[in-house]
Amino acid sequence: MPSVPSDVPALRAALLDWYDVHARSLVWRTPPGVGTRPDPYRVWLSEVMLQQTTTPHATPYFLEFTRRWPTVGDLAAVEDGELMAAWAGLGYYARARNLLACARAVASEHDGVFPDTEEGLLALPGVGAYTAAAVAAIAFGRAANVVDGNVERVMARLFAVETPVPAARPELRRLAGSLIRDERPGDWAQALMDLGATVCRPKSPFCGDCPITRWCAGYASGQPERYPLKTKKAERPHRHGFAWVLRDDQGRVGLVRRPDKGLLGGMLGLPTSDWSSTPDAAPPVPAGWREAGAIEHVFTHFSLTLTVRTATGQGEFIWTPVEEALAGLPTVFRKALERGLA
DNA sequence: CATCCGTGGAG
DNA sequence: TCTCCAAGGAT
Repeated sequence: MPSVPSDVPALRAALLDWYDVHARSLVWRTPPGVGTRPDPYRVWLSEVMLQQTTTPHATPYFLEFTRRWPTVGDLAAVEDGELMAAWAGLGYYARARNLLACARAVASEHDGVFPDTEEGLLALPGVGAYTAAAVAAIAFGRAANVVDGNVERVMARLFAVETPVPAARPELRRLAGSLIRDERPGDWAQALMDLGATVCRPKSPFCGDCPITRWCAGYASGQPERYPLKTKKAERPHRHGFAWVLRDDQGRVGLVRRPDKGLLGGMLGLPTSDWSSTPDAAPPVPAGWREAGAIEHVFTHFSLTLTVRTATGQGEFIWTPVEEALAGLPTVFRKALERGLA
């Protein structure tokens, strides 16, 4: 069982000093050390967008969202379909539904003011342990234990944890908690995450640039990149199905609203067959359907071949201008629609 | 604790 | 081409 170094204050000072110089400049961030705290709305929005999402991918969405909806009250007033279309392409669409539910809860049940405690934040839709701690620390200066994938990796290396993830998660959380102090909680959390993102990277870490190697058991072992150990993950199955691109004579395409639960929940989509290896499937309406090729797409837990068929016709669909559809569809349907138009 | 839930970039 | 995986949450 790894033990915490006796001079935690020196370790903390070394990392915070490093952060003062090397903090990444991100659009939702305020500079380190400054007394002024960032707007909780912007912190929350950025944290939700960054869940399992890279900084470059989330950045343009954050800029667009804050431009269109500068306050949580503005966001709460948005219509569901408009919000889902704005989120299109960012993935994990349950986040968008929860984002709206959360904004509406804050607006109606908290007078438009975010709760300033972890407990209060945790009760909000789409806010889990990580996001609650991050908002509490960064926006409200609470000494919360902010543990994301970066922090887990840094702790696994710092303490040379031999237990593989996910089993090691409770221990990694405990180790991270042992380094928490009342001083600069938001900067501490972001310093750990910046270190993990830019220096203590998953592959080929830059230990030569790291401010805390003198305390790092992984560095001392000579193989820091070995941590965190991982259990092998199951392989991804392959599925295939059909997507139908039905157009009218006004440049519109027939779409459907997907159910809130499940894959791509709440998003607009093309009419499709089910995706369980159907040899063939009946189209949504009779028409002169033509083959338009196929597209490949990879989801988190399966890959998909979607055969595209096109026709002109009518029916009970959400008829949407093609340009609007291309902008508001999840990527798999955008690719299928582009195939159908080609 | 396991599974489900997207996407795109890096190596 | 292929594997990994990024500021996770809900069930």
